[in-house]
Amino acid sequence: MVTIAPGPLERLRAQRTGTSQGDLFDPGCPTRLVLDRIGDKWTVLVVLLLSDGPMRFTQLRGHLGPVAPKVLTQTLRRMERDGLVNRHIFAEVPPRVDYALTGLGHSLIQPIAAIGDWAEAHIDQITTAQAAYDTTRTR
Amino acid sequence: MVTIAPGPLERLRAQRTGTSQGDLFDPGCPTRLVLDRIGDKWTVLVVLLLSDGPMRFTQLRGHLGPVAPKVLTQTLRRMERDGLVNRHIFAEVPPRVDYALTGLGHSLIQPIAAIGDWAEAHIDQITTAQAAYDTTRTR
DNA sequence: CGGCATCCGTTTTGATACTG
DNA sequence: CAGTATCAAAACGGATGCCG
Repeated sequence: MVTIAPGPLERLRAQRTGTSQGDLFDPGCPTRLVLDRIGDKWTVLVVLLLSDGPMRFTQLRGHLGPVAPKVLTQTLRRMERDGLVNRHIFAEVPPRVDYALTGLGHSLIQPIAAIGDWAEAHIDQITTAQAAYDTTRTR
Repeated sequence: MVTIAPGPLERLRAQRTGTSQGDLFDPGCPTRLVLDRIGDKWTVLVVLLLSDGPMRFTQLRGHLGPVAPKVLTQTLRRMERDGLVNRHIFAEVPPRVDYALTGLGHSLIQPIAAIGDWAEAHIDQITTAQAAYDTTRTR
């Protein structure tokens, strides 16, 4: 994808037949940007964790495990900037901040699930292929 | 997702109610592995470029643009190892190597397209959100 | 509790030059 | 043409310590 403005594959095809590759490289390309988010280590997990309700910073850390606060903050800030989550600050004595998916954030669950389903369905083929490849390379 | 073996969200939910986070962190988790591939800079592009036919190394470079040969080779080797592409070597005078999607590679197009479609459909909301966020942060 | 600042190690990506 | 080898830069994730 990368680019894919008018339509996923059709657009790509159009680019390939053209002289250059369109925004295929434009780092600001929509799809590239989305891919970058999905590719990072925690965003997808956060989306799924928040999929059925808001959570506090510490709760997220608890479920994510070994993630440094700095990194989680970066992830959440980026997601907030992208409009995927909302940050609710409660003026309480022990500070409290809730993170919740926005409508946009919720809509991301579907495509993410598609990737998850694919992974789930084909992981065996992948590991088998890897094993086979490694065998031929080693000997 | 990460993990998501029995079913995307249901599985995640099960983990959250449990004591720990299951394979949520296991780097070898199927979904995590797939996400890593999709998250890298060129794999998705290669899948799409090969979606309607084999291509040679140089052709791919031409369409991808500013990618160092070393990097493209790494990408293609990894994809080959994962069983996403096949490498066909022709014993010709000017060396020729064709890369083609395997059945597994083709099946990846669908989920990737789902992400692409989502990006395409929501990019405006994202950029708008970013602009709004940046504005509030700057002033 | 939430999270910013700083420093650091690893991984990823790239530029360049050279070869079967 | 299709890489490989080497070197360098950068992005990313993480550890630690301090603060409102």
